[in-house]
Amino acid sequence: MVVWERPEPPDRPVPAPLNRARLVRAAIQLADADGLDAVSLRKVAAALDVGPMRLYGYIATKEELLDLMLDTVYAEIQPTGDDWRQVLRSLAEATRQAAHQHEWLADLIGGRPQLGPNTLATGNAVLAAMGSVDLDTVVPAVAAVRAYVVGAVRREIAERRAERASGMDIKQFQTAYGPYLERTFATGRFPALAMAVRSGPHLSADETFRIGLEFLLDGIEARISN
Amino acid sequence: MVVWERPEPPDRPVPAPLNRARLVRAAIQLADADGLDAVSLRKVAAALDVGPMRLYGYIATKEELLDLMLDTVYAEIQPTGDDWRQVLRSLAEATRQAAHQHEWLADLIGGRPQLGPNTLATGNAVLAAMGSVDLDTVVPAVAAVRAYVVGAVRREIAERRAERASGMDIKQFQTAYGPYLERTFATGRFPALAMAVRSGPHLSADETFRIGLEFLLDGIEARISN
DNA sequence: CTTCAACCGATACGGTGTATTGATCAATAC
DNA sequence: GTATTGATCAATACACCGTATCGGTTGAAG
Repeated sequence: MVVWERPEPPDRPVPAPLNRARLVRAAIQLADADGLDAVSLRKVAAALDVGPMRLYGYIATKEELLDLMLDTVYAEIQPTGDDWRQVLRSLAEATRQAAHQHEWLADLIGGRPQLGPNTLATGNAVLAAMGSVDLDTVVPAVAAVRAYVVGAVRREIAERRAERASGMDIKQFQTAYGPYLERTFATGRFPALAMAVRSGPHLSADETFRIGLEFLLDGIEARISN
Repeated sequence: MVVWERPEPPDRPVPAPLNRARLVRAAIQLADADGLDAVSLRKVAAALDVGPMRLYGYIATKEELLDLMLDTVYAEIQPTGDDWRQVLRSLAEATRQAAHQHEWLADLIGGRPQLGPNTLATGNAVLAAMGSVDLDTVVPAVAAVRAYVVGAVRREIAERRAERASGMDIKQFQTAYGPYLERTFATGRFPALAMAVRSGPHLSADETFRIGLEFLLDGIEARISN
């Protein structure tokens, strides 16, 4: 049947015009809420009230969207400090903090070359703030700190997820995996490991991260001083 | 139509009975050949000449298969050495070498808690070989080296893939991304970065990895000596 | 007014992980 | 010896994915 008079559509608020930024923001919101697996082009499109294919006007591929998400988060990472050591430390801490706010960052970070503007800006700021230290030391030092941060953040987030997955009320990793690990250690196959777990230090995530970072910074400092 | 006489099947060689090890080996072969994305339960099953659902008799979920793959590779990582420094260094180098043989390792490593027998055995061997250094130092030191290795390996493999993707004949990263980076640097927005790329050291992957590792080991040594 | 081009939404395709169903076959109960 | 149950395993089915393709709509150009 033909509708002769189409009622004027209730002037729903004109949606802000779609663009890359809005697209990426929607994807980040989804990832923050439900993890990276929840970021499908269909869901992002639905969140924007748009057909899935519309997105291909702004990105060529899903991987590009992931790159854009990563670079967007990098805008939050702004190292500060007066000497090179403070700068590298703040780079590490800021990256870690970003990963706390966006856990999915742990899945992406370090996994592909990052050449987005914000990432480059961060790298530029770090290098600019490193002062007069010679490049032969600065370049590998920055690379090393980045590598450390990537690995440390990944491990920390992985543990956090494991804790959460094994009952949200259980607080300690040891408690979460206790039964399995206790059984395994009871076999006596891993004496040194069992000893370390049982009588080693019980470090918080903060302490573990910072101690490792200071190790690395100490090593860099030794090179710089000579 | 009924087939009254079914010809004796040509005695094709009885396939070895399926088990977890064979399953995981098949998955690793697929991943080695075509990357982690090529590891689908259907393809693994096909490689084993079996229906996809058969696999669920040996694994509960695809994630479990990935964990098993990772732990299997960890069997190749056997640190050696006489003092703690050699041990940590060989742990790092062995992990890196494993990632060279199985590039997909870069995608998985550090991404989830590793509690498989081979991984635990590696950890145990490291701790056992660390000698008399006190646990308060040893535990974070091992954690820091692991974190560094995870990040360094990820970056290295990511770069390697980028090189390969941008024309297999092009050798250098700078050449591969040259045009884009040159254009970007020409804007003058990232002077410090541009300077570092242009007049900084051009380190090989080996050198970058080792220099960063020695930074870290130096820092640990300083703590141990005091 | 016609024609063409660009756009854009819907449909479609080949894949994924896995739940469910249905068939086959061995072991047990009568 | 037959019937029944229970376990095993392959096939089908489902919901979802990324994205290629296509068909209709619309705005611009002649």
